[in-house]
Amino acid sequence: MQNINIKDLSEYVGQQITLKGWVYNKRASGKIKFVVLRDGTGYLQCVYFKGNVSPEVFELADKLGQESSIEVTGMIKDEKRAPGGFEMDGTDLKIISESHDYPITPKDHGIEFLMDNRHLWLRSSKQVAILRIRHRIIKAIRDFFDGKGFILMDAPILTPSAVEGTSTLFETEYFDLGKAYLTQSGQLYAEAGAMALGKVYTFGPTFRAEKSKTRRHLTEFWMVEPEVAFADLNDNMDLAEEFLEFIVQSVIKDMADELKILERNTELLKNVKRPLPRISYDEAVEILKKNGIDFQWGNDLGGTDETVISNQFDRPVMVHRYPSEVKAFYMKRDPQNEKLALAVDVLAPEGYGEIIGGSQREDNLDFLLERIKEHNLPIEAFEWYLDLRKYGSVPHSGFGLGLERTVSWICGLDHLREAIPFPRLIYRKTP
RNA sequence: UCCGCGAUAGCUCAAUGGUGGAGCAUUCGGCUGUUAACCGAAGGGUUGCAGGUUCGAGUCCUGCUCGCGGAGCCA
Repeated sequence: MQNINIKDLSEYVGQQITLKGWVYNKRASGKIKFVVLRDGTGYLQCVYFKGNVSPEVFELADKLGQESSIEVTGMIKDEKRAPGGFEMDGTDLKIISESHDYPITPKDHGIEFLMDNRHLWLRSSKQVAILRIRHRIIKAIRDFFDGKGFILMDAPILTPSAVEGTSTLFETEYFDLGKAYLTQSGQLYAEAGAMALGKVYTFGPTFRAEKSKTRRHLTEFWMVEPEVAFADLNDNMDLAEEFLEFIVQSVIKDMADELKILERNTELLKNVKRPLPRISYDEAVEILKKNGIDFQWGNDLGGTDETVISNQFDRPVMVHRYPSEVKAFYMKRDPQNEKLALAVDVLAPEGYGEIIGGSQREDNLDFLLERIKEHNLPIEAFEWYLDLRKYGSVPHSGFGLGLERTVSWICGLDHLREAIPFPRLIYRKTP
């Protein structure tokens, strides 16, 4: 039998139907009982009048603990007072499995308790809304690239060495071959893919063992990384802004109910349309100085710096051409100014920080060799990567978008830990 | 790693160095329209761990553990 979902109830008004789900909440008032059912797609209040149902069913409605799994039968009717617009006039009720003393009650809870019970917290309305939006964002990402002829190419998660040589990575023993590391980026592999297929993207988990302890960091997070052959920095920025517009507008169009549950101000999201402002690092430094920040040219932008800059704009802002010293070895230098890298970061509004980091890649073999030496990276580990410049090198560009930061921004969350089902944080690896 | 804050009932929090309480949850009773329902009653405690000061420590001191907020690092 086909199960009916609460989100499709408009098709069943006036009909007697059966729904399956869990008890979200329950209220009783003598001869009338209210059971709120949730099924992952929505919420429905089922009303049981004493005269309308058997004494057994009426008794049963009283015994239901929060999160008991149940099957309800009754007539669906329009009800203006109900949040979803519908209500069920209950005639029958079956318990599938009982639940008693469910830990997460409808009252306030602390974050430690909620994180310890993350496997149950996921059932709460806001968490369900976030997970549904996360799914929609992932779908938008795949639709966008697939629609443009990109090929999804998975990069390895176990890697022989650090990609950028800077971050601290998780390390593990790899049989008799020494150490292996959990990847911090699929990018170098995506570059090999771009030389094979033209346009590719990788989409998978990445890992950082940095002891970062802020609301903007996870040790395990998901990143999507497009890489395009025969594309320069401007092409890269064109792609990034079209990409962001597509994601945000898709979510606004399809996830209005979820955004409402999260009390997200969608006016700010509606602004996310092309063209996005593009400023150089030099211009960004000017903005900082105008706002009274003592900023030294050559430094990377810190969290508060990013917020000050993004506050100048009503939509995400692209900051390009950073000092090459603060950027990765593989980024191409600006032919106009050797001190600059052809890099671009996209800063999200409202203080959500960097959601995209990308660049045009160094395609010249000799220059790349120099960079590897300057960064004291082990040349052996990059032999295969250098081959990409040896055999038919072409200008190419790409970027990485942090999924959880994007989810966090679009949902208006105050911490990244709610943007992923089971977050991995410096002091937490359970549940 | 650094700076700051915290740990008391299942949960969220009170308690001047002097008999550890409330709300919610749970159980029982009441109520025919509740929206975190409401009203009444009951049960529920090794005050994070280990020391110390004191006639007396949830409260003061030291160390540890766990967590939270922020910085740095980064997406």
